[in-house]
Amino acid sequence: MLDIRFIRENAEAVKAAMINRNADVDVVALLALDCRRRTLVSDVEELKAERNKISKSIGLMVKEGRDPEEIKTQVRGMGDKISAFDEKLREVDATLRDALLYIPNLPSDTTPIGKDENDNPVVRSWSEKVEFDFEPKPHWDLGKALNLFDLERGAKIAGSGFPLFTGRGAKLERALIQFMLDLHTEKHGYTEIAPPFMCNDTAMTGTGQLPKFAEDMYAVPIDGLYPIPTAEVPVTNMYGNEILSQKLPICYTAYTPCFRREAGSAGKDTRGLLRVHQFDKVEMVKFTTPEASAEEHEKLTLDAERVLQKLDLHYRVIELCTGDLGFSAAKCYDIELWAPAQDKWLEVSSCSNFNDYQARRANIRYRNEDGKTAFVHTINGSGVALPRLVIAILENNQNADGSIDLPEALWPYMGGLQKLA
RNA sequence: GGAAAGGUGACUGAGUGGCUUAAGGUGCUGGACUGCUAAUCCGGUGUGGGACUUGUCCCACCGAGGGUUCGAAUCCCUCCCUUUCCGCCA
Repeated sequence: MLDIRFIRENAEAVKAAMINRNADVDVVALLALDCRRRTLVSDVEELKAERNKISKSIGLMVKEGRDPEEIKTQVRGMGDKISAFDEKLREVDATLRDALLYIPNLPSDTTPIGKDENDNPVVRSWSEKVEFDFEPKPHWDLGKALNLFDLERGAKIAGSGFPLFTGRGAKLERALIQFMLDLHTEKHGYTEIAPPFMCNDTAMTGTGQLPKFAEDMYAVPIDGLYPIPTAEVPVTNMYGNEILSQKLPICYTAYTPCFRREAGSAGKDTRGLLRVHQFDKVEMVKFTTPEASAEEHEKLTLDAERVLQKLDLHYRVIELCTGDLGFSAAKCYDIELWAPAQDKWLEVSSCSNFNDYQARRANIRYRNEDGKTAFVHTINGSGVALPRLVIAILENNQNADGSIDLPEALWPYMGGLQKLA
């Protein structure tokens, strides 16, 4: 959420930012609403101040044994008048807040300006494409032949996009999760969190999934809960409505399954594990001061990259331009793995700095050096998401005979197994 | 699912209709004292919003939302959460 005062004082800059984002935001209407709100506030507060004064004098009269009946009849109507004003104010407040909740974050100054994903610059890349002297097979063929997963049976019990892993495939999932959590906790200084896999409305609003993206999520309306689309939601909202007294940055990592309806992408990338409704992911979340957030964002991105380096996978980092930036993010790096049989890059991580946008929505604050409360900055990134990581491991490490060499870093986590054959 | 007791500033804990402007204590912090530490003494210590003459004034907030009243932390209603007991259960 943006600060209404900031919008009031920087209306032109906000308008320009929204154009860069391809976002349709009526700043003028918003400011008119803000103006109306402030008028109502001063009107109703004036009435309340008067009432408080009179009530106090009635108290004194009672104490002195005088009869306050005459004054009481004078004030009797005021309560209703105040309630009417309060009611109107509540409406305007709610409308304003709702409008603010639909406004995306301002891109950071360093975010490249661009129209869509074609304008996303490549920041760096690591390693090289693997050369094959045979035609590399797609992961769905490899996995089926090696009995790593059974997508037909997954579809039978839940629907397409709900993968079912079997045997060594299931173990590979578990091994990757544990490998990543160990790396982040032991080498990168993150504390592990095992959060709830369902969140309520407030949490979903705090990180920006609601109200705008309700149709992207599964829902359990009878209980007012949503299966989480990312661990970002529970882990960030842990500190909702709190003033943090611990030393910043706070760095958390969490494994969770993620549930996404993928509404609007029907028919795209549907084969195999390319785009699924349920997947496993290890996430990293940081709460930092505004001063440290840019640097912590860079470090978090490197922490995600380290996972891929240890697994010896060819990847590149791109920076999202203003036109492609996610709703809540101010700056974002995507990390993409090369998948030879797909002949394309697959996004496995999105590392975003939200500045104070989520903190303002979720009301997460800290005390700065002056002892004043201020909103923290939140940063998060996948470290990393599994299905596409599995795709890359299978497709890049395949041999002509259909066997797959496991990356050395995984051997200890696979009970010493070095090869899927 | 049933029953009971609770929910008050960073923490503890008083407060059952009007000097509550939330007591007292702990913690934090500034000062005094001190060879150092400790102890002691004195002062300061919530959040959000609004107004303008930017220094003050005003409004709201005691789990959440309603209600009663001139006036609610306090009385009433609904909901949420915590703890304990019972039931069921991996």
